[in-house]
Amino acid sequence: MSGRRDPEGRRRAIVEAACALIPEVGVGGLTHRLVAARAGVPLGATTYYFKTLDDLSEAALEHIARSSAEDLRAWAEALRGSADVAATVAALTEEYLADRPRALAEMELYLAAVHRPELRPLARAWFDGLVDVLGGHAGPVAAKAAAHLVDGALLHALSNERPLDTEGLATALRALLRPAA
Amino acid sequence: MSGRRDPEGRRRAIVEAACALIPEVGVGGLTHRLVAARAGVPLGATTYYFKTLDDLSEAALEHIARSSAEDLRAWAEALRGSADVAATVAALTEEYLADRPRALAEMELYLAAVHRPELRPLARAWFDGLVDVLGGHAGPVAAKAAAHLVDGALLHALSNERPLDTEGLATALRALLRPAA
DNA sequence: CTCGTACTAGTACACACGTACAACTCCGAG
DNA sequence: CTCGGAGTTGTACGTGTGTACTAGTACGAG
Repeated sequence: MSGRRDPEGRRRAIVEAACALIPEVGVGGLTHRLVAARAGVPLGATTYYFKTLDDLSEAALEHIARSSAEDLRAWAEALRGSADVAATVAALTEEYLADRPRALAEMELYLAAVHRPELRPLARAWFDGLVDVLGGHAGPVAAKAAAHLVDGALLHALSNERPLDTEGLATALRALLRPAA
Repeated sequence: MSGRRDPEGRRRAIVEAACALIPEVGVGGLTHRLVAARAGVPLGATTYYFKTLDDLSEAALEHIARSSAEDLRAWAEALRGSADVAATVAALTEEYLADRPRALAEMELYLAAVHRPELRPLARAWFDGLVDVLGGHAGPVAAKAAAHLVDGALLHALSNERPLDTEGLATALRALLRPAA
């Protein structure tokens, strides 16, 4: 696989450790030492690959945002062949929530973006992508509203550590996506 | 007003300083020294009134949650005499967002509750109250969905520092609250 | 008046932090 | 082979942290 020397692998290991840590301790709770320990590298390694702690957290959040946005490809495909768009979106949301840490990290990203404008594009990636996907099956206003609804449902499911009410979400999405207006 | 001694006033000043600080630095960024400086009291005062930093942040978050929940009384009243419930809720949401720091603090509360279960009742106060208020004008499923929608819209408005799309929100709420289904 | 208790205020301590850095090791270009 | 730069590692430094603690102050009960 890799000899003792493997800069790229090391960088990735550090980023992945940070990604795993963010849902546990929050973006603000991230620490060079914490990440280094989790990644199994000495302290010096994290400061070598990332000049500053903000750089490190940004790299991790970018990784997370990319991962979430990539999921949306599967959403688009599932919706293409779906008879009941609302039910499918609800089911996909439930699936998305199954990877709780990543969903949590996405929420952390939203809040981190409030005080770090450079993170806003990352924070918008998931939402904009979702609106895009939904836009194929509803008007722009309904798509945006549906995305808000999904994120609101996710937020509360995460915050209360409760399973998603998939049926209720589907019902609501059906109402939102109804062509009438 | 108050002589040099005023324990209750001091406690309140500390809590209010913490409330003002949370939207700025986040719950995790709160510090005894930061709060003390903002409140204009010596460091010893914050540790005297709150045995631990978590106690302090919890008191602040409780204050915020109470303040938000109290707003809902006005929501209920405004809705009682409203012909267009959806538009009224959208307008009230916009109003709520006008106090950006408090809305932000509420979101901080949501995320803080993830890792501090003792905060969950506080985090649920706003949401449950909102569902309650909306429940007077729609079925329970629609009310919950509408509350999710409102919170999702708030989250993104806060995260992107953008004004609320009040009209779009009203349209979506109208679709959600339609009695059909 | 007087005395104990609630409160005040400043300081101290041990610790974790971000970052800087110097010494060391490896490896590929010449 | 040699040598320079990239990668590695442990340590050091200054700062800020939560919390504990001591000494002092005001004030209401007796």
